[in-house]
Amino acid sequence: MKCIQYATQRELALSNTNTTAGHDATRQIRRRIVSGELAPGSRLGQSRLAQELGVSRIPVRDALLQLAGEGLVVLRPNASASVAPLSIGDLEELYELRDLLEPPLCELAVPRLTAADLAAMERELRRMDDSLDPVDWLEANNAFHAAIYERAPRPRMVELVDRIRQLTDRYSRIAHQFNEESARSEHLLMLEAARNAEPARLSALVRAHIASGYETMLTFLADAELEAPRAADGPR
Amino acid sequence: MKCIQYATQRELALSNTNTTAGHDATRQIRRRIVSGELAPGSRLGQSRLAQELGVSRIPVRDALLQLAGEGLVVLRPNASASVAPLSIGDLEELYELRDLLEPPLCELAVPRLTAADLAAMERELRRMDDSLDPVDWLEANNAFHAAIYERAPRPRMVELVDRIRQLTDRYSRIAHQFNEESARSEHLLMLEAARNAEPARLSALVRAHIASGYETMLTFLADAELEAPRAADGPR
DNA sequence: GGTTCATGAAATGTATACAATATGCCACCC
DNA sequence: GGGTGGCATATTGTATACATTTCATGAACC
Repeated sequence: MKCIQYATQRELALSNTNTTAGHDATRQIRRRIVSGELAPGSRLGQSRLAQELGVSRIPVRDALLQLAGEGLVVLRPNASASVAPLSIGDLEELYELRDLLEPPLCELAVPRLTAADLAAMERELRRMDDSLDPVDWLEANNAFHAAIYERAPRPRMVELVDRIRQLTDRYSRIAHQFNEESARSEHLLMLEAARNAEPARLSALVRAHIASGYETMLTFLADAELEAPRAADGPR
Repeated sequence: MKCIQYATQRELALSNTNTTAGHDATRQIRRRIVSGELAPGSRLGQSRLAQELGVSRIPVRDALLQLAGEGLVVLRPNASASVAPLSIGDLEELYELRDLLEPPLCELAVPRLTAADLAAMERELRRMDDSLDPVDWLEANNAFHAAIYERAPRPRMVELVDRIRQLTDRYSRIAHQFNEESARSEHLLMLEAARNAEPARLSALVRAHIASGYETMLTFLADAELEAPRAADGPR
């Protein structure tokens, strides 16, 4: 009897095999939200999305349910879904969560890092340098951190951190130009700590990385518009 | 212009108003899973569930997607969903998460606790004493802890902890008789710390509470069957 | 002017129907 | 005996259709 391994949500999301229209819709809508193409508070009518994606409303419903679970979409019964709003308070909470979760993952992951992982980190650093738009940069940035964390034997925590980082990405994109430069040098230090197999040092660097990211973000977002750019007078 | 507040998933789950068949199905299936009526690994055929719940497959699909997001159900494209399996490693990870998240919530919540909150804690303590079956006890236990945490101005963390505790409940139910007695005295100490508004002390008590719960659970589950009780020869 | 209420239009929730995929079984072969 | 291939069945994924609810508009009223 061959025993098929359970596929986690994360594994499914990464592999494009066996993809259904629902998963495809999820990915597309998620990207539009993280990229800001769909502004916070925008209405997400099922029919409109279905037409835009060339599918029926059912896969769109699946996608909206999934994204609601990820915290990117807000659902209300019998009413249109909308893109989850942004707020300074939410940003603070998200960074607090990252500060709690990412350092322990570092400590667990560093002793298990392989040469291939270090190479992946270097590759993502280059991708960040070569990135042309904020979304590319954020994707490489997440891949850099994921290359570390995924070695930690804590699948749930890794997936959770991944989701949380995805939520902070919506804020990061707005303050992108401020973050990128300071992040670069910090990333280099992190790579060095990973190479030297220093869990405590990497953990401390990550904490500082998170704190500095939060600070720059906060100073920049303090007077920025977090609500919808008044496309259709905002949703609700 | 009246501005409707965003309803979080948690608020929706608690209020029974405006409920749809999908939400109802979600609650029922969730309860069956947490109670163990649906054993880990059991197949969750959409048609069968739909028939049992007296609805069509669409609300069942919604429910399964929701529960997959909560980590109670495992989905694979084009294949039947199944109840998420249990494992010692997963239990360890869940308790590690609780140990990271619950103490900070205590520190934030204690200074904000009201008399009504303390009364709610006492009420849930009585409910635990009066409970007739493990699931009732677990529900009151969660309500006791939620009465504390919900005062923390961290809605995301509160919801996250709630979800994680729900996942550990599946394990707790198995080792229930071992936990209940030791938990009782710890709960009384926690109530006292809350009454005296001692954040640090409550935080420490919660950490100890989590650790002791984990220990008893582990010694009991070490030789217990975590897989499906061979109802229909396992899942897949 | 602002509020309330009714009404039509739009959007969601759900049921049903069909196509695509996986599952289980059995013959078959090594 | 164990593994392989193919076929019938069961199950999921998606489209469409309809019932129900919400939303937007405007009239009536204070």
